Amino acid sequence: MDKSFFLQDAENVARDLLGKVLVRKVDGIQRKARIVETEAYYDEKDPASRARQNGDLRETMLMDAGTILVYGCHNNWLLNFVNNKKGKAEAVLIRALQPLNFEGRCNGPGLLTKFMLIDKSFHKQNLFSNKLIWIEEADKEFEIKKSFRIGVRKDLKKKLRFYVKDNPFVSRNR
DNA sequence: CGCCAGATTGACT
DNA sequence: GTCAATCTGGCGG
Repeated sequence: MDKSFFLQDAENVARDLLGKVLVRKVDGIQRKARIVETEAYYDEKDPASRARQNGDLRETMLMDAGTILVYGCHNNWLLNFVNNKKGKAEAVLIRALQPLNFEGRCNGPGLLTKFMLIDKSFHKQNLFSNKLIWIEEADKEFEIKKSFRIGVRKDLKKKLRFYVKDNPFVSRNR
């Protein structure tokens, strides 16, 4: 993974992140999981985005592409990656993972951080040259579906949720 | 400092 | 399907 990947629009990053493998090293052992569901979040124009507020989250969304953003919501840590060029507050939320070499339900944004042991300590860290968490390329032999985002009170008119078609590890839709 | 919304989850009628 | 537990971050609702 190089930084240029994250220097594009959130929608493209969210879509292209599908199928890639998230690796988290815990006690010297790598936990690998395939990204199967993501959502794109934009700047102040996006009613559901934390970039609307003038706080640490907006500041973080303005940091370098590839910066890890972790924020707490209802007692859960949610994992995001900052993307696009400086001056644009955008991020992609990781909503579901398919565990490849371990057991654990990762079919939800709060669940995957629990089983991948990701917490606020990763906030503002960089995804590159990181010894504890990184992303690896993988085959992309699947069909991509999109829908409106899940759980947001006010969504945009555009479909910004992307997921792997017919994958059982995608989060449950309510 | 207190209040409240929220990109959630799990339990329950 | 409904509902409440639980906590972080932003704001003075």
